[in-house]
Amino acid sequence: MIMPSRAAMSHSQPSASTCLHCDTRAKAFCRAVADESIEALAAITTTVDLREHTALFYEGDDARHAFTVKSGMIKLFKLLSDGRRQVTGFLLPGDFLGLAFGGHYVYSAEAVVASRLCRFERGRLDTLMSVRPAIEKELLGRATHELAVAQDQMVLLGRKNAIERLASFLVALARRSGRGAPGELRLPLPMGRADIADYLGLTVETVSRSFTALRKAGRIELPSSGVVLLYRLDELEAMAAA
Amino acid sequence: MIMPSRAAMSHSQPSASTCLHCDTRAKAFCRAVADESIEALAAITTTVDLREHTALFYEGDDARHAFTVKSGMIKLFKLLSDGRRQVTGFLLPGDFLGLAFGGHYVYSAEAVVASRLCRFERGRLDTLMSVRPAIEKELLGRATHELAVAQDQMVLLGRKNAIERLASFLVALARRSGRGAPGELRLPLPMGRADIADYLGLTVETVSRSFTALRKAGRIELPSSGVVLLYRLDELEAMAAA
DNA sequence: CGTAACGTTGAACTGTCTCAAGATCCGTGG
DNA sequence: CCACGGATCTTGAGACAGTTCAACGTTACG
Repeated sequence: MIMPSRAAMSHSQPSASTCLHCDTRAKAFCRAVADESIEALAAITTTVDLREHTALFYEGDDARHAFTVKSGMIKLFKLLSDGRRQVTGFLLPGDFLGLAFGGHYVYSAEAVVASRLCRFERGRLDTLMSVRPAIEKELLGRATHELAVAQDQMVLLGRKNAIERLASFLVALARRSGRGAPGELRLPLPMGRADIADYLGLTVETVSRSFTALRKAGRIELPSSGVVLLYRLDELEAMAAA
Repeated sequence: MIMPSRAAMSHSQPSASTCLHCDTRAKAFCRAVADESIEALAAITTTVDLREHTALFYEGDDARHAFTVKSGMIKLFKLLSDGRRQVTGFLLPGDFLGLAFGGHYVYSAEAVVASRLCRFERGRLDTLMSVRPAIEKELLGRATHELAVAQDQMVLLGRKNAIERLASFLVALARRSGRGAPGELRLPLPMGRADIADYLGLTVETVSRSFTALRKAGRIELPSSGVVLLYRLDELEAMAAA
């Protein structure tokens, strides 16, 4: 395994109006802050750029910051001491990360593709939250939603077979990517088979075989690496064993 | 499967000082409310008693209430359409439940043993939270902790073998039950094998075989139903593949 | 004391993993 | 632009952990 470097990361201070015209604000927790007070948020925001396959932080690191994904894709994962890995989530623009317990991150975070994030120092964010409880309410709502998603993933990992897992994964991705098209659907699939396998609790070989099975069943096409076409989302949903 | 009855539930209004002298307050979110204002919480609190194996609510029900466990044990679970079941958690006194999305509960909740809970109407709790942001902060902290626990469970379900799963489960129970005794540890284990199996993503047979394996390895004893003795918690932790 | 639910054990089966070999993709340098 | 080499993905064959099916033991309760 290639250990990603933390150095492949660049920081920068934002311009004064960073948050006001940010195009992911509507999707991020930042929407809890009104235009009038958005400067207070911008004041504690730094931008972080991550190259593909580089780490944002590792499980156990001091949790000094929290983040919002602005562009790209971030994967979260945990490792067992012998190297077994579980990917616990793929984050898209608007998603919040930085879950900590006892001052330490409880998972590692790595860029799947080149990504840009907003970074907030925890102490300052806590201070801002005390002044603006709407932020706290927003974060509670997001944590609640994440908890519901986590429970769906437990069902997947505990009770679904390989094809159901892959179908569930593709359907969930399609939903999050926001297209509501009923017919064909072109989805970016930037993560490798190993990441998908570690997310679904399978091996790369089983993931590959399941892709082939879905392809032979006429539900998907893999025209080129990094892309998947979905046909009949309703049929895929049925295969996901909701 | 026996469908538990919702009727086996009794409600009662609290006396004025319900919350002030409640012995689980220190462990529950209620600790975020100071003595001076605890009456406001007591005013919106109702007590619910549940008999063994009866349901508190089902996934999909209108989420009109949230709850705190006062005594007993509650299990949370989700069902697939064909009956496969995943238990997503066992709740002990002090734990909060009532996770909802879009106005509906996202899981079912049933009493493992006779239990008592505090019930809060959601609208009133939301109102109280607006007045007392400390409650919101407390709930955010709890949700965050639950999220960390959920991720550990994903690692368990996605990457651990049967014995590691059972060892992890027993160690986590021991930690939550609070005894820090290093030697022998007597744990109540009130849930049946089927519940444990559905929590660990296994079958009852595999759970039973894993109990036997741990017993033969000298790490546990099963003196009577509903109880487990743990020997060498450190050894069990090693077997849990943290 | 009888009976039904629950738990354990055994034996055969199967879905997924492991190990191994090709095929394909992609960046690099000639 | 093409040839090379490494990484990634796919496919195959055999192994194995956990499931399924079945029998037996144990516990709890009317």
